[in-house]
Amino acid sequence: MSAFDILSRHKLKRTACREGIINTLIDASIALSEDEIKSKLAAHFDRTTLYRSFKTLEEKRIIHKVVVDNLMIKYALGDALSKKAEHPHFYCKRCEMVQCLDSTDIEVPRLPHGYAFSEAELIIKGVCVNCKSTHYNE
Amino acid sequence: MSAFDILSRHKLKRTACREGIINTLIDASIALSEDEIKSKLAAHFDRTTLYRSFKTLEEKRIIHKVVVDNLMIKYALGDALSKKAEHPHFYCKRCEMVQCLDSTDIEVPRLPHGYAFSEAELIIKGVCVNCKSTHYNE
DNA sequence: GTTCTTGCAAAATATTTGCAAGACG
DNA sequence: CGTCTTGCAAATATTTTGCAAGAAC
Repeated sequence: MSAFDILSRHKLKRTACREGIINTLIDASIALSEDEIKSKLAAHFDRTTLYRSFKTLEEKRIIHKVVVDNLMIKYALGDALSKKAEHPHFYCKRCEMVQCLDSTDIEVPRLPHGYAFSEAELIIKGVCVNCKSTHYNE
Repeated sequence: MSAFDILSRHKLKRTACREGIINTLIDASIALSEDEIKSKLAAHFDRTTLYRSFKTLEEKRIIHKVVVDNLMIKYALGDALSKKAEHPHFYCKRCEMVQCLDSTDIEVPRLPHGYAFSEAELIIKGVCVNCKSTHYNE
């Protein structure tokens, strides 16, 4: 499904910024930060526009946000696009890569009595295979 | 163990701000935001001082930070103080309460081949027992 | 008395909002 | 053409840094 289809299906106007974001994320197999996305877009867009585009796309669940420690924000395609709604994310402490582990479920622990569950967010931190094979000493 | 003991054990100077933060968190059974902690402290402290105190206490693992969606930051006592190192957190979507689920473990999913695990963060969102019993319609 | 911490001011950074111009459909 | 989106400017908010005064040990 093309960015065009995705946008029209959600009754959003097809603008260069939105299309660019979606296409960039489709190409990438990992989650990307605002800067990473920005640098891959053909045209320059104001930061305000990017903020608003991310917000709109997130509300439609076309993308989803991954926050690592309040420091790093990355985006990936959302569950409006065949992605599993809830999945863990992996964060590599060496290269800062963020990846959706979307073939896995999140195990929800038992909650205190009377508590109701609605959603879960799980971030696994570690070292990805690329970084591991380079044998850094840290 | 008193705030005094905790600080001296970690070779930190015993200052009113640090003691106040630790005592506030010992009294509270839940995680508290900067504002919530500030309002419970006897004296007024500059925001810079609070930032620096949180940072220092976090580095010594006397407290730990819980970040909900990049929007809300709360603090709770850390694993230098008998708390389990890794535990899930519960976030109530009605009252915004954050609580450590420190009698529970985090189930780590299987990672892609060659990936190394180091830490995990799990936030469960839902409705706490207090809010649930008030039968809001949302 | 030496070292670490605080408060203030200021810089740096991040995010939100209003509004006129322009693009989309 | 009516509505939504963009870019710019400006208002807010957040976080960091330098430095002199003060507190801890």
